Amino acid sequence: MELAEAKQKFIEAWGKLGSEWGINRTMAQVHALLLISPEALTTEQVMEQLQISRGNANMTLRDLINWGLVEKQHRSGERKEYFYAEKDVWTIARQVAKERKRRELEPILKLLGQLQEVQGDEQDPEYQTFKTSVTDINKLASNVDKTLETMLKAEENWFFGSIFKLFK
Amino acid sequence: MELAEAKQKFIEAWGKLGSEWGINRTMAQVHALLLISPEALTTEQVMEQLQISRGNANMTLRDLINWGLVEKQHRSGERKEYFYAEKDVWTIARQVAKERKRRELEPILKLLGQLQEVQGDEQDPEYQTFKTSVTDINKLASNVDKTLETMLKAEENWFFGSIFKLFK
DNA sequence: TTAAACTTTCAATATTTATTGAAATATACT
DNA sequence: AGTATATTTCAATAAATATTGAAAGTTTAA
Repeated sequence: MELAEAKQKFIEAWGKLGSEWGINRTMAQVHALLLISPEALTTEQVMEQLQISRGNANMTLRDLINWGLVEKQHRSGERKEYFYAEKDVWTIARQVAKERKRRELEPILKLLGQLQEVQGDEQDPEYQTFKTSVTDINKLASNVDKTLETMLKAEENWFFGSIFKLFK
Repeated sequence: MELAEAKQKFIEAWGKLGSEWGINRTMAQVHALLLISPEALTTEQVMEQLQISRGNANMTLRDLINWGLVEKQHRSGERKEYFYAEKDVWTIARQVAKERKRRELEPILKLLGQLQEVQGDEQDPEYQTFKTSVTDINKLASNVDKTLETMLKAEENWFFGSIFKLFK
């Protein structure tokens, strides 16, 4: 397979995967494009390569920066802004995990905690089943949360840090 | 908080969470409803409780069955079909992991393998970066795949099976 | 201070995805 | 074999989501 074709397929697949996991397809594609670019790209280059509008490119790049996956670069003597993607996949994975934990896991944990305090008749099967389900989900979610927390702190920890490097 | 209100909030939150992870909101809501129902429900009951159409209820219930999260029950002397959701959260998590692995992870692994064989000039930075990124992602994805594989086989294994019970 | 270069915003529009509902099909009982 | 009951299908429609593009805003330098 030629490089140009391979790039195209990679960008498409990354976009599809993103959309299956609730991430805007274009955002995933822009990320893919930057990931396989040795140098930082300008908004113009992103627009041209993915055939998207200026507004879309601008918003998508900002989102990627908010996700901590892309950084702005400025070059002396130039007005244009350049965008560069973090290339280390483990760092990317950690970053995504961190954001999704914050945006989604933590709010649901908070709600589950509240729902566990529901009042009702202990003899009522409706009440029993509700409470059991909520409690069980809460336990699982708390475990996931704790595990992620450990993972995210791993980099600061010499022992786990060295273990995770084996995955790279 | 009253049971009725708590149920409502749980169903809404589950739907929202689902949609953030690429799962049809209604499907997640129907799943939530069945999860907190002690008894199996009919299509009619699902339609009424969530205010959705018959067609939608039917398709969504079929999807949930295909995901292995819900089973049809039939009761002797009755024509209607009843739907019951698996209640064990660990089994649910395993089932979701299994399906997403099969539907999404495996296809992308296959593609990544192909993309790694891209032809090009070893001196070309474009080529180098592409190849490095694809190889790294492939490694991470393979590790995730192997880890999931182990997790999914755990139930068949007395030792891990008993460990996982600790999470409940 | 003016103007060119570049970035951001957001209402309008397009695209994608989900839902409806009625007709077609299937099932079981008399 | 007829009929009432239940389920499935899917074209039409609605709703949600993403994208455009042009105007407004910002920055830099002469």
